[in-house]
Amino acid sequence: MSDTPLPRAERRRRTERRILDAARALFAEVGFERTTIRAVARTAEVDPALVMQYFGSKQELFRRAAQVAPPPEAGLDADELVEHLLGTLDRKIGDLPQGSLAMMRSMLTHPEAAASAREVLGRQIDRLAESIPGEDARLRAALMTVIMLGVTVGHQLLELDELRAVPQEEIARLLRPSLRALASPEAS
Amino acid sequence: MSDTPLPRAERRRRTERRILDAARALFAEVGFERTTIRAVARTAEVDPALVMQYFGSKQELFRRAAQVAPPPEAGLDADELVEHLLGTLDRKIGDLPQGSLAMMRSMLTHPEAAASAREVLGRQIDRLAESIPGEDARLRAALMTVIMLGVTVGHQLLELDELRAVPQEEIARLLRPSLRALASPEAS
DNA sequence: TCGTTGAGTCAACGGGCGTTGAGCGAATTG
DNA sequence: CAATTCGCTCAACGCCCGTTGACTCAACGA
Repeated sequence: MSDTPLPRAERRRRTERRILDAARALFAEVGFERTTIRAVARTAEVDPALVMQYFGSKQELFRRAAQVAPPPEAGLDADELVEHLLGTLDRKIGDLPQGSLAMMRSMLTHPEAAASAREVLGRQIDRLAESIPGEDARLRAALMTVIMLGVTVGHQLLELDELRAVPQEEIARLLRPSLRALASPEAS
Repeated sequence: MSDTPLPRAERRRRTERRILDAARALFAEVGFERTTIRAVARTAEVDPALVMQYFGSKQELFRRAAQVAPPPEAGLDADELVEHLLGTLDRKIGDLPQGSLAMMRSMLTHPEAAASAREVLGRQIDRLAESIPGEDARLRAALMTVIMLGVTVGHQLLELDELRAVPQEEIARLLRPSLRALASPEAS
C-alpha cells in the first residue's frame, strides 16, 4: 500500500480542511449556538484543543466556515436579473453553499451572522436596485431579495415538503411572474 | 395610597404573567438558545427557581410563550386571500405577535420551534391551496406562504432598513401583484 | 546524528447553564 | 388565634461549554 507518510505541511493542510468541513456541516445543520467545538473536533477526528489552536476562537471558526455566495454582478437588465435570481435556487450542495447555509441558519440567533446577512442582502439589494427603473427601485429590490430569502429558508432550512417535492425549474416557473412584477413597474 | 395587599391568587396570576411577558420578549429578541431562565427571572424580578416551579422546564416555558397567530379561515376567494395575507403584515406590536416572533426567531435553530413552524406554515398552505384553482395549487400556496415568510423575516427579524423605512401599505401595494400572480393562474 | 520545530494530545480551569429541594414568612382558613 | 397553605427565595447540584498551558513525539534541517 502507498504508505508514504505525507509531508508535515500537507498533513497540516488536510487536518485544517477536515476541521473546516466539519464546522461548516455542523453550523449549517444546527446553527452557531448548538454547534460545539467539541462536536466539530469529534467529527474531524481531532482534539478540541487543536481547533482552538488553528482558529483561535469559536467565533473565528464560524467566520472562516460560514462564507456566503457572492451577489450578482451589476449591469443586467430586469429580465436577466430575474433569471439570475432564479438560477441561484438550485445551489444545494457543494462547498460555498454549505457556508451560506451555515450563515443563514444562524442569522436569526447569532448577532454576527445577522450583521453579515444584512450586509450581504444589502449588497444584493443595491445591485438589483441599479437595474430597476422608477422611484421605488430600492424597495422593489428589497422585496425581490426577501422573496428569494423566504423561498430559500422554506426550502433549505425549514425543509418544507411542498417545496422539496418539486424540481427547482417548477418553482422557478411559478416564481418568475412574481419577481417580474417587482422588477418591471407597470400598470397591472 | 391604595395599599390593599392584593389577594394571594391575584398576586400569583400577575407574577406568572410577568414571567411569561419577560420570556416572550427575550425569546423574540434573541431566540431559544440564548435566552436563559436566569435572564427571564431577572427581567420579571423573580427568582429563577420560581420560573421552573411555574413552568416546569425551559422547553415548556417556550411552548407557553411562543404562540403563533391563527392561520386564515377557509372559504375565501383568491383576491380576499391575498388581502388577508397582506393584512397580516402590520401586526408588529402586541401580545400574540410577540409570541409569533419568538417562534420565528427560534425556528432555524431550535428543533421544536422548527417543527411548530412547519406545522403552522403547513396549515396555512392547506388553507390557501383550497382557494386556488389548478393542478399546482399546493405549490402556489407554498410559494405565497414563503414569500410572506421572507418579508416577515426580513422586516421583523433581520430588520432590514429598506423595508422598515416605508409604511406597511407601500409594501402591500408592491407585493400585491406578486401574490396575485401566484393566487390566480393565468397566461402571463 | 542530534537539536529543533511544530502537529497534535491531555488534563484541567472557570463559568454559566437548567434544574432541584429545603426552607421562610405572609396570606388564608377553621 | 393556632394551624395550614402556598408564593417565593436561597443555596447548591451536576453538566457541558469555550478556552488554556504543559506535554509528547514524529518530521525536519544542519
